[in-house]
Amino acid sequence: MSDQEWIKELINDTEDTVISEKQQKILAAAIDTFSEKGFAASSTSEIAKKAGVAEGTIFRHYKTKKELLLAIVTPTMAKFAAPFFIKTFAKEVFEKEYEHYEDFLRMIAKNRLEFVKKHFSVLKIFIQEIAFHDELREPYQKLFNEHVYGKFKKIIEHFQEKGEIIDLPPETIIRMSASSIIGYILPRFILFPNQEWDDDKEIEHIVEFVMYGLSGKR
Amino acid sequence: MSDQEWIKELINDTEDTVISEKQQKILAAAIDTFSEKGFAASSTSEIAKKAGVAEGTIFRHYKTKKELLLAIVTPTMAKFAAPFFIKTFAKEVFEKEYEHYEDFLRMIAKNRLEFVKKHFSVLKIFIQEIAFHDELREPYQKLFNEHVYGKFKKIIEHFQEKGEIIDLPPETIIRMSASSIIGYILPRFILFPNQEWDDDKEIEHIVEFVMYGLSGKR
Amino acid sequence: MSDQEWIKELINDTEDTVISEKQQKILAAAIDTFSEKGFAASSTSEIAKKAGVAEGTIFRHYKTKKELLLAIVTPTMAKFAAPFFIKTFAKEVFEKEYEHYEDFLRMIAKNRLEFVKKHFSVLKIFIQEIAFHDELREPYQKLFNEHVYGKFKKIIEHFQEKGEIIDLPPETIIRMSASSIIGYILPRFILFPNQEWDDDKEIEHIVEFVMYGLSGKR
Amino acid sequence: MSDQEWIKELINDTEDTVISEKQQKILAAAIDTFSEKGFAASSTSEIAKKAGVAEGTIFRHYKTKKELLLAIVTPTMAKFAAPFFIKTFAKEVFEKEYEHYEDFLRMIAKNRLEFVKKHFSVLKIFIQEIAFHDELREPYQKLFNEHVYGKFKKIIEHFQEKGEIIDLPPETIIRMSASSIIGYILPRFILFPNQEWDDDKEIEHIVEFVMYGLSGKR
DNA sequence: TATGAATGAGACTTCATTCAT
DNA sequence: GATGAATGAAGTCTCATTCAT
Repeated sequence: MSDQEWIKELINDTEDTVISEKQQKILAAAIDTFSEKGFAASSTSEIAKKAGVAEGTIFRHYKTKKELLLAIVTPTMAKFAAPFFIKTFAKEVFEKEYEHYEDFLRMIAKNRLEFVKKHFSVLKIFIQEIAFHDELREPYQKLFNEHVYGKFKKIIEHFQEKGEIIDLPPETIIRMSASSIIGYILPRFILFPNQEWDDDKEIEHIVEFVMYGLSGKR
Repeated sequence: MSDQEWIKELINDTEDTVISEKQQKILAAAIDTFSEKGFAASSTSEIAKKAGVAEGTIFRHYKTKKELLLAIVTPTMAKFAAPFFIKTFAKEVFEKEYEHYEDFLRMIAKNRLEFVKKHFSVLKIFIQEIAFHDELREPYQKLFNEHVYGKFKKIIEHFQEKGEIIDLPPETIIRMSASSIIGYILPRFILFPNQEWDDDKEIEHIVEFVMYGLSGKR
Repeated sequence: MSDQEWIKELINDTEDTVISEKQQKILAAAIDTFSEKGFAASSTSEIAKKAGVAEGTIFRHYKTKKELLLAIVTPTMAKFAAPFFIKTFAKEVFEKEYEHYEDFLRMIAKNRLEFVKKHFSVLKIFIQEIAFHDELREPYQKLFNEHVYGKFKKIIEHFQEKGEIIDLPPETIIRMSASSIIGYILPRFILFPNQEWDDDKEIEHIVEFVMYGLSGKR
Repeated sequence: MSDQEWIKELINDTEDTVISEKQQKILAAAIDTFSEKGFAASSTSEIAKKAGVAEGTIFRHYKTKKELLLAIVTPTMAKFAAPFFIKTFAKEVFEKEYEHYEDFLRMIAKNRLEFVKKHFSVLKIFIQEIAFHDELREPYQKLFNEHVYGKFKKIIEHFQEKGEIIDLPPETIIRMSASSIIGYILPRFILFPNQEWDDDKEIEHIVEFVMYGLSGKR
């Protein structure tokens, strides 16, 4: 399963809704502004100016400012969770492609890092605003609980049975795996984005760390 | 070195500046509102109402809304970083109290978790707003770079020499240690705060994970 | 050279900037209010009410209250100084139309008095506020120094050479001529505006006074 | 009649009202602020700070901000008009000291110029605010009409009878005399206060001008 | 469909004034 | 008498949203 396949899936999800050129400009301007100043501190008039459209045009496409936020965040988050929805996802993990948890972890890390690189602005908006809008929190909490967590859990149990990974509750394992990746993404993109980063090497460190820990004992 | 000692230090830092009762009400109301709605989406009139004071009273104490934000966030963050400034901090790690990195890690984890429990609202505000206000980001970036990172590095090198921990760049070790802790705090307080959490047990998992990794090979 | 010509010049200067009906109402209401209460004591809410528009409408057209002040005062003052900028101004004085300083003075007096009658409110605002706003003072000081004073000086020297007027420094002559006119305008429009005034007769007195003084000896 | 006598008169007018040191500081600070920013744009809190007193202290001495304005302006204006109230004023003009209108004019000019120099700030405040406060305009209009104008008129008629000055209505003569002096004061103190001014020479010019006009023919 | 002028509610902030200490 | 914290009305200005064109 390659990047390409996912992306196709994702694009198909939203491509049926045709988006006019003006709408695209509005979305781009809104992403820019929201991610720079935050949703509440961004004004629709500034977005309109940046998009090169009239103030009223925004409201022709999106009834309210919040609807504009959702229009930005929703499809991107759907894409973010998309891999876990692919029918073949778990099967492939079990059967062939990812013989070890390590491989699986490496794949997820690389893959989602790539995604973050591409969609960083929108993710930033999402993370900022999820705290304040139930419309954002609820569907993604549900989505995570019902789909992502479920599949993940199966995969982890699979590798636990194989004796590859320790016997902790799956949510703990998920948390530790995920937080190690996120713990790289945060400084990488937010705290010190201007520093030079060798992503491949760092991912190896992360995988190594997660798998073998900090213990000097190998 | 115990909690008590730190707390004393912290309190002394700010207790000389006497705070009137109304001021305290304003601060409490502001923390409440900011952490619930975010800084930009909170109105001073709402804060005033919640604090039971006239709106003008807020501005007698804090020239601007942003100054109110800083008045909330700055001392709390100073307290958060405070342990790392205590003169005895590194010495105690090296000499006696924390013979192993594990002990040190456990202490930090417990200790800062305690702090987060107590000051969660303010920390949430800080995390939310640091992305948008240079006045917040810069001093803490500097503080971290100049003080926290330096001491941490020495400690890590110390345990690396002892062969207790792996030979990765210190910032990578820090990142992994910290993100494992943060990776617990985030779901613990933000995503699923209503769930039951056995903090002591979870910290043991974290420490174990960080020290020995997920690898089944012990 | 007649009033008509000047006025055309002036109107052309600003007529290309089209002003909407609401804008005109706002300007009229602002002139009214500023001249009655002074700039600082006038509130935008009162102006809005008087203009019959929403308060926000004022700020759509003029970013700040001060910009509204400048929008009122600047073009009027430009018009006030306009006669001195007409290409033919000095030539006509020298060559034919105003053979004597007296004629020139009478023309200026009548002409500018007419202007004051028409634009008294705005001039009052200007005079009141010039003391407090550098943005007002500086351009007009410069304008006066560079253009009005220069032309005036040449004209005065011309009549001094002809032996028509006394040999004092041109700025003194200007001051005395001007203050005699202003010394009429002030009581005429500010101190006792309700009294009956025979402008033509008074201007004759002024001209006579400026030329021959109060001495009974002719 | 000398300066000294007038000044004594004036001082006696107000010296019975004892003024505390704090009050003096308040008055000085208020004069400073009002004359720099205008009455409406000055805040009592700024005045209090400049005076080194608490905000409330101002209101202990002056019930309202406007009362503070009046406390500043009223005695100064009384002093300004004072010469005209001295019992001997007109008599001395008629009988001996000022044999010619010219002498009288010179004396007034010098004398009031001196006064303006000393009390410029307050006069500026007065001139600015008289347009907006009936409490200021009315008493001084009355005072001028009843006392100053009356005496002035007598003096002028006296010199008209002697054939020293032209036969224009007294108010016209007053206006022309006064405006010639004011026409010096304005640029002297407001427009170009930083320039070098030879007051004595300029006053001679003014007197000469008022008496003999600008005509070169003597 | 797009525009942008207009709106009015509400934002932050200032200020003259009061009053308990 | 002096203070300065507190007030709340009012000030300037912003903003999401509407609607006639």
